[in-house]
Amino acid sequence: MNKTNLQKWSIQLRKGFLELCVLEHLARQEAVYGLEILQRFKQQGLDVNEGTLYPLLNRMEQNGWLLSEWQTPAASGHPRRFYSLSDAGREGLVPMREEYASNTKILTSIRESK
Amino acid sequence: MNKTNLQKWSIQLRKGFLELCVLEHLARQEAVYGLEILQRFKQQGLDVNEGTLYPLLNRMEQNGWLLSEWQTPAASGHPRRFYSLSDAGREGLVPMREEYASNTKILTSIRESK
DNA sequence: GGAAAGCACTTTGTATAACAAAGTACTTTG
DNA sequence: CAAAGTACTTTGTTATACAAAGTGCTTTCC
Repeated sequence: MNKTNLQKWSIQLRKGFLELCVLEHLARQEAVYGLEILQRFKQQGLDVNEGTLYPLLNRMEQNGWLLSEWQTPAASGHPRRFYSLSDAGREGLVPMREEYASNTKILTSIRESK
Repeated sequence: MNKTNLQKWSIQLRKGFLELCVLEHLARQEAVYGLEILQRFKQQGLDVNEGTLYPLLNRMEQNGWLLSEWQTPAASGHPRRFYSLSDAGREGLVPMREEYASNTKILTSIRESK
């Protein structure tokens, strides 16, 4: 199925954005696992592919923004990998938030400038 | 010179974003040429690389969002390629604006949700 | 108790864009 | 006439989002 230019653009626009979403989410949450994030985001209107999120979480752990731990819930079932924010992640979030806000502001100023 | 994770992330975040900036700019402007855009954006705090902008403008013309025309100013000098918005570009701008706004809204709702 | 469905994560291949740096080609300045 | 400036192009590198298929385990249901 071929994609329109608009759809392709949307994909590009999400680069980097998803990382920020994960950091913001984890800044509010104790520890969550991948599928849970997937479902939460979907509820909020952000439909992310599995093959996007899991590698994303791995990368974010590799560069030190996240910590992870395998856990198998006593009650039942499957082992899950729980992610939480590292100190570096919490610190990184600040300038990332600012960068996003700055971009938004620039966009507005471009839109409004003669 | 090696880049920090944050710098790498910033580069990713600009994917797609720059296209939107160009469309917004051209929606306000008769016809502008590449270097002019580069300078305007820089004034607004958006420092874009030449090797990013020129190929971007070409791509945008190829997929029908922009029109271009070579012109050599009578007064003097170098031929310049002037870009303007096509009808498709003007139409495309609307959903793109919405998508960006929607992303921003989702981000806020992630930040605020328990 | 065995097949099917579901859970949770991983892996592979494809497409695309931003950047840095070097290159082209012309024009103005000193 | 050389040097600096204007304007655009090209090449190679690095990254990420996605789709689709794959792995391996657990619960459900006849």
